[in-house]
Amino acid sequence: MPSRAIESPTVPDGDIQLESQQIKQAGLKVTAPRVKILSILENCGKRHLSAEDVYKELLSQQEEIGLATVYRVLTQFESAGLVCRRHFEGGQSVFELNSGEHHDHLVCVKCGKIVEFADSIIEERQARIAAENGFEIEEHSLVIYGVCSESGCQKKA
Amino acid sequence: MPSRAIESPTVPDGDIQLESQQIKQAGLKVTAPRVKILSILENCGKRHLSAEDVYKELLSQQEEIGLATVYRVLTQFESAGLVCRRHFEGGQSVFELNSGEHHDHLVCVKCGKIVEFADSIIEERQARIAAENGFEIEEHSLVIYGVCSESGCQKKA
DNA sequence: GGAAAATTGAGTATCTTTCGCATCTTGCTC
DNA sequence: GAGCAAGATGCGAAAGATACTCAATTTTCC
Repeated sequence: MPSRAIESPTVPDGDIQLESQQIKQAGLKVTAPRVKILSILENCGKRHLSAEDVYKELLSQQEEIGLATVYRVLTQFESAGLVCRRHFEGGQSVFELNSGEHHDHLVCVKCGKIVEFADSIIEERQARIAAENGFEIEEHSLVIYGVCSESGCQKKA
Repeated sequence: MPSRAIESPTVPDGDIQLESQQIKQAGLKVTAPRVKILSILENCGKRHLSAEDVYKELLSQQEEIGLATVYRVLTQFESAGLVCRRHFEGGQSVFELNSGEHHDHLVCVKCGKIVEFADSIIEERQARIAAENGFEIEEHSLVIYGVCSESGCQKKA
């Protein structure tokens, strides 16, 4: 069965100790904004957040962290391999914790629901196609846009 | 059909007759900017152009067409099915004439070269994955980023 | 506890794309 | 062809996302 769903890990409550550890291991100084942002990524319940989402969450928690810092920190986390940045259609990028395993996405164009999946057959075909064209793959992005099974989404517009 | 043209003698590329036809069939009024832009998409040599690329090409041809119009026209062409808009990484979207057949892209991260490909196995897997997750596919986007075989690109940075 | 180096916040800048609106064209009619 | 309403254009301004500048603050290391 080459195709399997990847479920979001059920994250435990924020653990400053743990988050500081991860940040340190990533080679970054442990600062309040970084710990806080990582904690939100781990515990807010959603796996895919835009910088704006993170910022709003911070505001709702009375945190005094600027939007510029959110962008900076997310970019640093990306460079450090802690998070992955995705560019779905619709303007802004979304960030998700790096699960370590590559996967692609199914996005509902109605409700925005996101399902992750990995498929070895597709991966293999991609590798072959790249090779046939003399390309050395660096990364790839596969996003399937559609309508999910929610009744509200199925409704014809 | 002696096709003596009454129009001015200064239209270097394209066939105004033909482009006007396409625009009309798309349900749009035939205007100079639209004809000119379609002509550029058809004759400029590159298959993938950003709005900015089109605008620069217009400027180089001494055409007095505003950037806002370029965006508007491209968006209308997209709605009309004449062109497809792609969102590769790196900010701006690129437009290509709608060839009628779906295909995906290989993009060289060094030189920007773009290779199109279609793979029925991948398509089929995507359909299956969407179905397994209760999604009704609307469209999808698969882009493989890598380094092409050009010697300049192969060079390690 | 202190100094050097890194980080932050706030505002500004930039890039891409869209909007508002007065003016000009197109397509259709007579 | 001339007249007209609907639609299109140009330009500047606006918007949305993200990056940069820089002074002030915080972290790390000793």
